[in-house]
Amino acid sequence: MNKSAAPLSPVEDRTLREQVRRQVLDRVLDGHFKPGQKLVETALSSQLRVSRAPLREALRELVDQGILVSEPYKGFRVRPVSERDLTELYSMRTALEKFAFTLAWPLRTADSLELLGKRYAALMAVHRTRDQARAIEHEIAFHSWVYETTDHRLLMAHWARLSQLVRIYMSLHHNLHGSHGVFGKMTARYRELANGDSLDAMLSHIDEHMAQGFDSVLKALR
Amino acid sequence: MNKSAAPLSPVEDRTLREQVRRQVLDRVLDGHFKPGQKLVETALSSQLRVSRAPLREALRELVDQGILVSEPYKGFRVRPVSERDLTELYSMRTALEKFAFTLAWPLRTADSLELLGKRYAALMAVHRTRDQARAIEHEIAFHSWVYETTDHRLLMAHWARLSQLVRIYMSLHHNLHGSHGVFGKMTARYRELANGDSLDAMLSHIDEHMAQGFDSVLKALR
DNA sequence: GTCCGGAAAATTGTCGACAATCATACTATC
DNA sequence: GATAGTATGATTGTCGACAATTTTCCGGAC
Repeated sequence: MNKSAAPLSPVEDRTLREQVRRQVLDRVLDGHFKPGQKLVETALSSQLRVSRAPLREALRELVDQGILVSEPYKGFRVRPVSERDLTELYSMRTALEKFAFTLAWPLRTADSLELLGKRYAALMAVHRTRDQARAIEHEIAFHSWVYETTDHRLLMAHWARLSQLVRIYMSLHHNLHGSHGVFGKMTARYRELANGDSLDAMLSHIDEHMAQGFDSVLKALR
Repeated sequence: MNKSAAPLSPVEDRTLREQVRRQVLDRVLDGHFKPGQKLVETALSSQLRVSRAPLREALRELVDQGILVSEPYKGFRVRPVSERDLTELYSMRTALEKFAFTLAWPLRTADSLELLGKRYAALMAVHRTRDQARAIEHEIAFHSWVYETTDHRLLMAHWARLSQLVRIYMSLHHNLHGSHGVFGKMTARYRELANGDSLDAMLSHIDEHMAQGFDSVLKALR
């Protein structure tokens, strides 16, 4: 990720498989396909006007990304949610994000911190509009900043996986419980500390930050 | 993972796709398919006596597991290796394994530590036989112990991904450079500390342990 | 009423053929 | 000689049909 977000769009979705993958993923993330729900190939393929070959490849990609699960001769289902999975997700997030900050700490520049500021502003702006779907995207983008700053492709790949799950639980939270609560203070502090001098303070804030996020989603889940 | 490794074999490889996946993966891990090498679908499908549909699904799974890479209309290639990727792999390994030990520390039992001892013994035994392929498997199994001990499925899933890459680089190391060097002392210390009382000592040993492993592979790579 | 087969329907797994795209070799032009 | 354009072959992407397996439904025994 460079300063200019999209210098020359890489021409995505050249194949049906990629288009299908995107559409199914969106349906899962926005809660239209609910956790545990069965996805029947013939039904999907006729809805999408696509044969089963690219559809199956797309679904299999989503399986490996943790969005779906599959069993031989049983088909695909949206990954079910559970308290345990949520717990694991947030403990993993905490560990990875602390690691990311440790790496990113000496790599912060005025430019990159400005980018974080912009994402923070955008997040706050969209929060006020009550558009929860976009708010989730901005929340993810805000937290993605530190991973991008590390310039660590493998770490970013693992975060990409995790962030999909985060999206699922957040949209679940939104669909069940409505608003996101008063995250404003926490997020402001997160940004402050990211601009500051104390890595230790940042790391312990992440513990708090994640714990609060976890609590919020957990309550909605019950 | 329970104490008995295979109580009632889960009947794997029921589909052609899974068999194909396994075979291609083995060929990559043992170095028969080399990094960067193109995998032509028609050739593979005729060799394996399988149509392209299950073959492509299997290959796509391997893409999402980081073993292969693919581009639309360009096909599949074995993921190329690079110094940068190796660096990232070991920094990631270090972070994840330290996290795993932090979680696993209070969960260690006499039984589980005995299991670690057994894996250590097996690793040392196979090392003496000079059977490098098996040695790699035992090395992975030895390090998997801490992840299994955490009982953290998401963490285990991420380790499963990482460990595939570790396998690739280790087999590369083996094919290029022969033996694995004098890892004996380091591994013995690793096991000692895992049995001990100081988590901090364990964590800082992991830093050393990984640094040495990284150096060893890096030298072979050049 | 419940539980146990067993056919019928629905669904997933696999195949072979065709379409779209890319790679290569060759020619024409400057 | 270098470069652009073009035809040709090789390779990937997609489709529709068939085989293998699972799920559903129904009748019968107890």
